[in-house]
Amino acid sequence: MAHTYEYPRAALTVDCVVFGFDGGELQVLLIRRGLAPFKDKWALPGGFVRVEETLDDAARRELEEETGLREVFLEQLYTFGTVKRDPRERVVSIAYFALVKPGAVTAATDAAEAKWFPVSDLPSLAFDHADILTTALTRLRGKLTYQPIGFELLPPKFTLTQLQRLYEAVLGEPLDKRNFRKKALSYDLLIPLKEKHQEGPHRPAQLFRFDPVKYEKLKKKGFLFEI
Amino acid sequence: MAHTYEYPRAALTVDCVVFGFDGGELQVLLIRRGLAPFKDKWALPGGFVRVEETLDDAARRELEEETGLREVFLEQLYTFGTVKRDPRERVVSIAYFALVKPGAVTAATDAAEAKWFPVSDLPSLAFDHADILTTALTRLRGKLTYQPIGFELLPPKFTLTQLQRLYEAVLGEPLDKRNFRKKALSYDLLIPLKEKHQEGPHRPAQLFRFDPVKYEKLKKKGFLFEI
DNA sequence: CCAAAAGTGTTGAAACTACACCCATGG
DNA sequence: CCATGGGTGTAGTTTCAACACTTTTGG
Repeated sequence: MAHTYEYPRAALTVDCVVFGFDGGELQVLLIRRGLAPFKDKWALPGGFVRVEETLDDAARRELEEETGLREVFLEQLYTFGTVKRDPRERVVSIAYFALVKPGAVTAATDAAEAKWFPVSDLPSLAFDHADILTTALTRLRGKLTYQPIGFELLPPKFTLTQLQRLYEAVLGEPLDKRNFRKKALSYDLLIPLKEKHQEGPHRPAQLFRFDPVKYEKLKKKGFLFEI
Repeated sequence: MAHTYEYPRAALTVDCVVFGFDGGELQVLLIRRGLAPFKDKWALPGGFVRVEETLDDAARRELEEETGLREVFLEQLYTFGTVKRDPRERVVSIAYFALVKPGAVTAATDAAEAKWFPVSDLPSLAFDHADILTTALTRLRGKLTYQPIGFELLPPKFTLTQLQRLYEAVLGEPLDKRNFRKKALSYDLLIPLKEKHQEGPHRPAQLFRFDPVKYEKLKKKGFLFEI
């Protein structure tokens, strides 16, 4: 440990799996690579970690540089470090997963080389990014059932049906409407608004917003949000 | 991304949080540092990742070099990358947590500078190793209640009381004997052996072993081991 | 026969699942 | 008035939590 300078070092990168929800299907944001290796292939947004920034900072910076996204939910996922995952040289990548609300991207991205893909129909990906994506999906499914992170994928005001569609899209199975609503409301973390959501020729739906303050209080008491 | 060689690089290390169980309290294995910085302070076993080995390999290698442990349960935990966590230079560390069965260490370790500490009475630690340890403990607690990893901390043959003591030590709360036994046996993953465990002037206890093959089958069907 | 840990069932409360109809609106 | 999605309650089943005594052994 005294001779750290004698050895060659791996390069360090961050990669972000950015999830979005369009109301129907779960989506992932990918970037088309402009440079070799894997030129013109789709890849996760990401890049090299600078020596004077934290890993979280690097992930946020790269996300903003490549997609324009700011202030998103971001969480470290896993670190990928097989020896040959980058054909050029040894590269270790700390993967993150991000959840963004609808609209955040169209507003921010230069439409240039970033594009949403439904998770059910992904193109082939550069490096080991398909593995990273699979890991992120598994984590998202697991997390969704015991932590209220689904709200990060919805607009600030949403209906219970939107919330249910999201859960169904992520978990990949239909849920019972009445049971879902009972459960979702039972924690008293959804605040009904005075407004209604109107679209189409049918009864308008009650809008809710999530109460993050109340959630933080509950969390400290060792609380689990399970659906 | 084309100019990776122009930038200074962080050093990469692995650190292992090694948990053990002595029948009473949950323990962590620490190493006394022989070199600066933090000379003579206690620290997690770990060291630099070589450029031609995977992260998992590095963790196993360091664990064996510093503690003599082999063939332990090992899982990646989290990657720590704040800028000043090592006073010498930028060091990013991939933390692992390991679970070892009783006896594995006394047999393997040169008794030299490795020592078990109960989690309730830890010395002050080098670097940000206290943070890493806290993260590992939280993960262990969470994992124990939905995955059967407790067996990695017990001898191959164990009694239900030993298993209960372990859960109580990790979770930090007493559990009801009858309910615990019912639940533990309900999954049909514990195989009763012909032998009994005798110690002290009282009724001998039934010994069990965990059935990992059956567990793998169940796991593929999306099964959760919850206690 | 005493001390010490092993082992065993039941009951009331709570949570979960399955399931079908009326409501409000726009066109 | 019709089509569309919004909204609601109950009954049977399962799971959970609480709780106390008998058994086997060694000394």
